[in-house]
Amino acid sequence: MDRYRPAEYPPFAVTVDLVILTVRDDTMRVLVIERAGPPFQGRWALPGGFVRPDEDLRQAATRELVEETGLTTDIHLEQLGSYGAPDRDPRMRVVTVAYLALAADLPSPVAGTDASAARWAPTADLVAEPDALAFDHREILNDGIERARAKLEYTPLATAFCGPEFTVAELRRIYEIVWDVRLDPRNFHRKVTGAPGFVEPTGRTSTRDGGRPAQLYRRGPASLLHPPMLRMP
Amino acid sequence: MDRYRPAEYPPFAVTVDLVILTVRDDTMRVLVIERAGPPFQGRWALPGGFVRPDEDLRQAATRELVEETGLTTDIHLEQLGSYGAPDRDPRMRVVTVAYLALAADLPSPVAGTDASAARWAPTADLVAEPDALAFDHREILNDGIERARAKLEYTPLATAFCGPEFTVAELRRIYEIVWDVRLDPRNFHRKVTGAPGFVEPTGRTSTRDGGRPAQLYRRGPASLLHPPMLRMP
DNA sequence: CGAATAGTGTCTCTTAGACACTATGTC
DNA sequence: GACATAGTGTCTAAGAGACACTATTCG
Repeated sequence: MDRYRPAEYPPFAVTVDLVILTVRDDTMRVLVIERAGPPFQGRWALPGGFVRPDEDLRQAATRELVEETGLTTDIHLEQLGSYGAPDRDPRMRVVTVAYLALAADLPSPVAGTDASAARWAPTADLVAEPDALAFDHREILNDGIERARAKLEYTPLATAFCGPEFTVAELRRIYEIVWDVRLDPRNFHRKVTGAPGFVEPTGRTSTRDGGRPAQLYRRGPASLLHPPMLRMP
Repeated sequence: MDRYRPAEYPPFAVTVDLVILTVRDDTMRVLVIERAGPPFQGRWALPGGFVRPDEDLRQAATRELVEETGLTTDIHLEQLGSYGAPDRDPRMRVVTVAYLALAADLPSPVAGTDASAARWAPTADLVAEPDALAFDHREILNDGIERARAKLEYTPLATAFCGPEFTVAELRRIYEIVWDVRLDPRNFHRKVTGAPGFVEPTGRTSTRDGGRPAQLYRRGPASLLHPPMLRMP
């Protein structure tokens, strides 16, 4: 049997869905959009849409990301996985390619979201409530959260949740919120500044929190963390 | 804009492709099939095929895996990623969901491969020759190899390359071949037997190599390795 | 016996984690 | 001055890597 027989392949719809995570108000949050029509009318869903005929998958994800957040820079985007259960959309056969995006707390409250209601929902709320999200989006969200948690261990991706300049304490808060643990500020500081290429000092200082001003850092050139940060003791 | 408008979604074909890795003759190998017709006639390609209308993605991958190898047990299978460049298939728009399988050296020389020529090709050969594989399969293969290498570090997946019972030396050879490094047999032994849940002694011994008989082990219950094996010193 | 492979013990160096201490700002 | 946060030093325990040594088979 030929693997590709153009005349008789079963047609699918292909979409991209986005798990856009950020940390705001000491909470990990995800961008969700209220569904305007059935199915799952009124339920929250991950932003997404069809892949266009001339688009690569990543292009489609990037386009949706820009449409939903209005931002294009400093947003980490990676493929998360594909979901294609035959009944995941009651109307037709849809395979969705999920992407994971990590963003700094966005100043504008979700610009350009073509008329739909959108909000940064705490991930804990959506995960705790099995029917909070439409389709299989709870499963996708769970996978995205787990991916993000894992990647903080061995990559410098925590910086993707921060602005262009940040203090060590702000970076530590990211870890503490995403992992839901407490980290020793002193050991964390030693480790972050000691890991080659993780962060680079800018020379400037910040005094956001009332104590001694903290050095400001920007993300370094490393793409892997050696040694990794550990969440399990 | 409604995200799903059934009447006017762009139709895609969706396939699964398999990166089936094994270790045979001290070489990491991948199962490839010779393409019978155009495009890329005569070229090697990863095994794969269409997702059927009523099938989940993983089901489709499992079905293809059984069709190609004849085996169904003791084969690790995980989703690798999706590939959907608009021109990746010259005939039509195809999105493929790649799966990675890790198998022990199979005794039968690729059973049930519906008439196509199939072989276990050394991965090094295929990676070195940019045009050895059809479509974007070289990229998929590269991603699969990198995934396998990474997973050996922090999971007990190396055992997936072994039979149901194996010696510590055999397990070490897996690491050495997949990572292309030399490992100290004594430190490796201490580490493997010390990591909780990695391997369990069966009580039996083996004398395959002419020296002192080695203890036989089977894979343990752990799904994560703590502490991980390290390939970078 | 020697050759070959299996497995253990010991030493050193690095690092995680705990935590005392100093530094520099605001009130 | 008190207080808060930033940052450094020091100790201990655990693990990685190097490598000497013992154990058990085959020929």
